[in-house]
Amino acid sequence: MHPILKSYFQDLTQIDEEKLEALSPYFKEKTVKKNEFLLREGEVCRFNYFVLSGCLRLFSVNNEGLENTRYIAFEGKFGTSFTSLITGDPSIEYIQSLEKSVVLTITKDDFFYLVENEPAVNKIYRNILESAYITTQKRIYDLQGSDSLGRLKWLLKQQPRIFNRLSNKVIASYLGITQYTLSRLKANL
Amino acid sequence: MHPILKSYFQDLTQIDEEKLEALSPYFKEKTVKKNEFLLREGEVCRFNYFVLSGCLRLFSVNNEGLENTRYIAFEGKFGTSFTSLITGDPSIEYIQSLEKSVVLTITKDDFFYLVENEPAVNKIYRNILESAYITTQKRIYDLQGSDSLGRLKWLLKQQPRIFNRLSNKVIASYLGITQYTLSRLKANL
DNA sequence: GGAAAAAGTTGCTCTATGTCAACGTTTTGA
DNA sequence: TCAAAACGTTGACATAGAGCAACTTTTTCC
Repeated sequence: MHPILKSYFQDLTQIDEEKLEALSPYFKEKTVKKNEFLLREGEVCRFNYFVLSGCLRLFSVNNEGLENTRYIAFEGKFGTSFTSLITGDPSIEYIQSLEKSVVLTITKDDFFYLVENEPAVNKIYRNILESAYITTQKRIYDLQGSDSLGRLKWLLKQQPRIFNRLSNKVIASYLGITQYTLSRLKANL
Repeated sequence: MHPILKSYFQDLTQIDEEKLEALSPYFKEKTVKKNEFLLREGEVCRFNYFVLSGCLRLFSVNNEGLENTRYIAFEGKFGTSFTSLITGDPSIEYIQSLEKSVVLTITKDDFFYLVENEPAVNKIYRNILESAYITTQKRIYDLQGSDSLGRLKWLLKQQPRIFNRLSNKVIASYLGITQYTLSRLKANL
């Protein structure tokens, strides 16, 4: 098993080496070009992705063509459209690689099979969902509770690497503001 | 076991009657007055609540004293501040009963004990987290993706009972707008 | 049942942020 | 390596929605 995924499991569970190696074949390595799409709106999501290097962005495009970025999965994180994966409905969001990335892919069926039958994966999945719950609770209060400048400062403090690695356009779409407003805010920080 | 909670389990799991009855003692019935608080900001959340009748509101208060409502748990739903329950950190949100309500309470320790040791509860918890994931994904895109009128129409369509049972003030705080704006929007629907 | 409090409505004004356009800078890919 | 495209910045202007105040209606609870 790839060492990054192995650490991920070992940090969250007490799984033994043998079982860990048994899980390995379910994950296939895949290299993704910068800006390549792993999922488009309207498609049913069929894979869960674990990022080994690079990063994936989850975003949607609204009626006016504006992008909203919901989540960035950096290396060492799972990232996929769980909503589509869980419901089987067409996705309302896109998954795009923002950098040349290497990911491990596991199919939806394999993933949920392991969730049901392998306690370590059940635990991992629970942890993913719990983390998502915590992050999005904060995000909802943050989106509604502060103005653009407040949100920018919050993000600078919480996730500084976002500013090193992502374009202003993506950051703006993550903050829910236009790139123009972001540019002005940064000029006055 | 209370029939509403029993149905909840039976809809989501294949648990047998005997095990179901064994779970019953973990849940204690509690009556809550209208507007009573079950949790305040800064307190560590110690219970999970299952609503039998009435409804609970999860909300936070920002620096300017404005309320943001994140979730309403109506009858037949679990509702608590999972973030505080999971992390053990003080809650950033309040839990308040919006109507005279009857809830079943289960302690945090009992709940997570059952999540680990009773497959049916593990499944229930997974379902709660998955539902929350799906709801909040939509909510984030909704908050960022449309204007106030769009959000109002969306809510009217998705959750009409909210309009029958909750005050405009609460609805406004759920939509992330002021009561004034909501009042004006409704006048022009 | 009635006084007091809370909630809802509406006019006026103000402000943060969006929109659009122009222009400089950086990145991309043939 | 160089042209084209994408990205970032900034000014001028437009606008959705906030803030506040006055008033009406509804709810609360002695």
